[in-house]
Amino acid sequence: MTNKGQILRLLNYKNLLKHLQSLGFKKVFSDNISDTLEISSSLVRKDFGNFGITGNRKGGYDIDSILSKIDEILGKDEIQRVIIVGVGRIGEALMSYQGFIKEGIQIVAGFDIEPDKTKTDTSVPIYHIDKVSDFIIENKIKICILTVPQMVAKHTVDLLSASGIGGILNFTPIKFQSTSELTINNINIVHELENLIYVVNKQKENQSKT
Amino acid sequence: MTNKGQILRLLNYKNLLKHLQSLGFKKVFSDNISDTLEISSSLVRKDFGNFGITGNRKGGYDIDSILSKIDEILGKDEIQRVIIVGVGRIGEALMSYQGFIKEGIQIVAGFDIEPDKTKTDTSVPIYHIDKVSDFIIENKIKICILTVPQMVAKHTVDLLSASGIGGILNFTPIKFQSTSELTINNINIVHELENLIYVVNKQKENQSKT
DNA sequence: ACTAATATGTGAATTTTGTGTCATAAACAA
DNA sequence: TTGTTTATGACACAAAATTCACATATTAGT
Repeated sequence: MTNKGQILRLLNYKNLLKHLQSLGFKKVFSDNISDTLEISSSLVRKDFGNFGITGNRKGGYDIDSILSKIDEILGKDEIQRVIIVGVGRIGEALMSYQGFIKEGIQIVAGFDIEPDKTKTDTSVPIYHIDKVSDFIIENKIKICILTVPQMVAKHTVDLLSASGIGGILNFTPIKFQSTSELTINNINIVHELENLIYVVNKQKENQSKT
Repeated sequence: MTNKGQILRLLNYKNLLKHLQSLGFKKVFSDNISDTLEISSSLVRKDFGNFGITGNRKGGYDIDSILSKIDEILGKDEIQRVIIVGVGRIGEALMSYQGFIKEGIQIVAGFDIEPDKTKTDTSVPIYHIDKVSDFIIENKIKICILTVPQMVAKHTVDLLSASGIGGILNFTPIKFQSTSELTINNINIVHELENLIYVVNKQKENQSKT
């Protein structure tokens, strides 16, 4: 019933609705949303229907109630504690990224193999990778951001998996498969860029044909 | 004919094939690829077919020729010059990211509004944002990575668009739509993480139901 | 040379995802 | 109250993406 892109769309709805809310709007129509996101209004209504979000015929949808419903769907009642494994440049950048906290996501610790990177006097402590397994178990961590070098990626995933983690957001270039126990979502920045380059070059070719 | 995920799959094929090549393999069968990537072998064959990659019945595909064909498809004959706009933590991390160069992508400059961030004595120079428009035009830059703060995202996209850039890889939380002139691919890290959290929590629920 | 084995290539079938259509409920006006 | 408008919600339809199924080419063994 709920398909792949639906949650990502729901998050887009949320962003837009929060914006409209901040502008003082109280209600919204499916085609207000569909127009700005460039999808069909029936898809918006279908998504809402699938998640049990209802509106009033002629009256549209109440922004406040959609937003609280979305938060409920996403389980925003409790703060999600996330760890970052691999405190290189990208790991470091994500560790201090301000965008997480207002979505109820808290980076609670970083882990790295370099002993001189470990420090516990900062707002987010960085521990040695040896301690990650105990930390996950003791703190019941379910989600991890993986930003280690490619060389140690597989080994690290195995370690995290053995520690019983539930989900990994993987920024390494190695593509990992999910299992029933462990969901791994891969973000390959180089591939995203290569894909963009392909599309842009293709587009240019087609334009010059005209 | 060529569909949305196809190029990203092609890049996955490339990674896998390079790995197999490094292990000394000369040829590969569609189900070798499909097994490791957990897709169907017919999809692999169909992708290959769509891109004009042919194999030998019974004999499989020749790894060397697939790889050179893929590079040809991706236009890897020339180095792609890319700029980064917004040298905050993420921009900085991407600027020194080692993964780009071996895929023929070169980060040629960074741009930021902070005057004390500008420096030209480094391997990749950082200029003031005022100079981005001229730089794009003079150097015929087609692709940009956008890592500015949310507040100035829209304004910056307008600026880049007016300078005639062809593609933006957008890391800001604002979702932008592509036009026929300008392709914008959005990577929303917070959304990716929220999506993962949703899936993992859902999974846990379903497991406890059993 | 003949036969058996096997992996490709491709059209058909299926699944997945998104859109159009329209009856109906709600709101408003007269 | 009655009529008119209008946006939802449900479902049929369409499009896109993926898998199935199998004829065909190619190789290897006897």
